[in-house]
Amino acid sequence: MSAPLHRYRSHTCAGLRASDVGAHVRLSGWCHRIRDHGGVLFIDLRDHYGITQIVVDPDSGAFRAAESCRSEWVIRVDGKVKTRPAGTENPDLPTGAVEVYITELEVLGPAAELPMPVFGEHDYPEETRLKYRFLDLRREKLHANIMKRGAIIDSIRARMKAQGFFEFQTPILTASSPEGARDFLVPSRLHPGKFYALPQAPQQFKQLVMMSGFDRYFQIAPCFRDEDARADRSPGEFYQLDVEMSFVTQEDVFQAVEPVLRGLFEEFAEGRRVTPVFPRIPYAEAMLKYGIDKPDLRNPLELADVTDVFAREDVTFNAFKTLVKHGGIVRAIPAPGAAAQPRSFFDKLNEWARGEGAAGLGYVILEEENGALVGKGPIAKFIPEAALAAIAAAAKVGAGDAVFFSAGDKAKAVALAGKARTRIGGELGLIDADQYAFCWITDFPMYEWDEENQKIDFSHNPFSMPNYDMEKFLALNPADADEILGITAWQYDIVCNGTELSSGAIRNHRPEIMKKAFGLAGYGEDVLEAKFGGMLRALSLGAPPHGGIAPGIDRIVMLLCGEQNLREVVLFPMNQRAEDLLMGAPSDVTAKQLRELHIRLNLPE
RNA sequence: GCGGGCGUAGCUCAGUCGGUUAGAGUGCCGGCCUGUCACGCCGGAGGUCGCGGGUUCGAGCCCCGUCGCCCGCGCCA
Repeated sequence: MSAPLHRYRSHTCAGLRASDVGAHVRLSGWCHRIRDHGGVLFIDLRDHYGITQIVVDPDSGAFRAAESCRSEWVIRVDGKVKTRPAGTENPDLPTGAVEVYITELEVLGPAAELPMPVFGEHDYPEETRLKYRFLDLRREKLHANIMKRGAIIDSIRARMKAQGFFEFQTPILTASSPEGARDFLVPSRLHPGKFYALPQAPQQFKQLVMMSGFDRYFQIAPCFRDEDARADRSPGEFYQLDVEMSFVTQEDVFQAVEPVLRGLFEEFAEGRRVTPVFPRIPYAEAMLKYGIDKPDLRNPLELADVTDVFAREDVTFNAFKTLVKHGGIVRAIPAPGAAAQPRSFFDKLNEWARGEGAAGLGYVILEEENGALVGKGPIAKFIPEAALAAIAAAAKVGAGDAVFFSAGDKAKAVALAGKARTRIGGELGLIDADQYAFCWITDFPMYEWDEENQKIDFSHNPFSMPNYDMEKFLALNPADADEILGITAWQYDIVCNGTELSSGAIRNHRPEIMKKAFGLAGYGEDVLEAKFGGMLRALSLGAPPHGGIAPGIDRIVMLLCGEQNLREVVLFPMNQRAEDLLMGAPSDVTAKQLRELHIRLNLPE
């Protein structure tokens, strides 16, 4: 006689094979699907690992119990493994060669009528899915995504450690910081009227780790930002692979991080191609060629500036000429092969551009007539042959192609051109979905013009080191606005398939340069001292040159799972309005709790 | 805060030009069925058409307002 069975199971629901035939086994799991034929009844029993078919017939003592089972009841069964009758094997199941004839059935956890079935692939409303997240998580795809997430994080940890990085934990309750996103605040009981903030990122802490003499830091770090959600931006909280290194140049950071991401993506890409060497594209070039600082390089189209062409004497298209005369620009978007497209193709794009707030999207269709390149379309008559040739050369198009134009003030025309590039590439089927196309975007501007406050401000991270001669930097006067706005920083992004995966920088580790950098953005030393006193002290007492980066874990998992929404790769996500429908957060608290925190509510009417 | 889409049975949806008792599939309940794996067949229950107001002889449908969810803009060093 064999040893007594475990209270709940001898095998998982994925464990049984033909070699187990004859064994007496015990399984526990959920009733995935029940098929009652009156005389014989089948239950697909499911657990985390898989599905096993349970069979019961009227001769079995378990028959009556099995008849009463319903979807998603949790049961334990005892029975004997048998080979399935010839012709009834299920090749779709790893356990499909066998089935378990049960003699006993115990209901461990009955289930009421389900608001959402677990069986099947159907889509259900977000609200239902979030409120009953535990049901959704039992379903195959979400369950697999979450497991994949875990495997990805394991792989990241292993890869980082293999590169000599150490994992650290930094505080969750910290100080509010003046710049950046809105903070989540936590009231202090011991200090009436004062607040902790949840970290938007462990930015200052990881720099302090470097100044504390540790050399290579990483952390799977929770980050908290009280900003509104997007499909690819969770409300409230998300995770970053936070990285920082000492005694490094930008090149060293690239050499450390690029292999980790490439290896990670190759491991989980399931056959899709991964960029072998990430191209490096300066910000200014990205804006010119792609109209955006996070280009999707799966799209082969490249924009071109044709402002000069429309300024020419022989070009008489006054709509554009007027814009150019007033400082506007014109960008060309090539549309290879589009001459063969029906009129509706061009009308639809024009319509779309109007929806984007533009006046429209001009275009010229290029054809060959008697060996010469001629333009067709509404505005072609304003563009003589020589000018057309200049446009064709710039946009790298020829007969059989078309070229679209985005015109207007620089920022808007560039942005529209970038969106049009994405749209046209998609419409023409030019985007190869079977790859992960990475690039580095480098040389971001250090400062930008703040229209709202009519002043110079940091365009990204105020802790980045300017890429500029330091003597000259220290000598800059805030009045040198043009010069200052032209300064780039040692600041870089990693972009994959048009998604910004991470942002990083070589840090400003020199207090006098830090003071100057803040001064140029209009912040006095008193502000710097008050808000970043700890940092400043550390910088003043022997700070190593250092830099790092912070790829977004959720977005990486999203890309690797092929999902369009972060909620598909997060265990317990919040909805668009930052509510947790399962746990009921945010919630009211008691008057006693508020009293202890010295807080009186002042609610909007 | 703003714009768009959606809201009809537990769930997914249909519902014509404003016209009789608001339908289908699925799930649920009951019956039948000994080889299914989306089992099949028969029957049944199940509805504040998101909510409020208006127009009309008559509103799921038209108008106004409002609420909720999603997507986007703003925001996101």
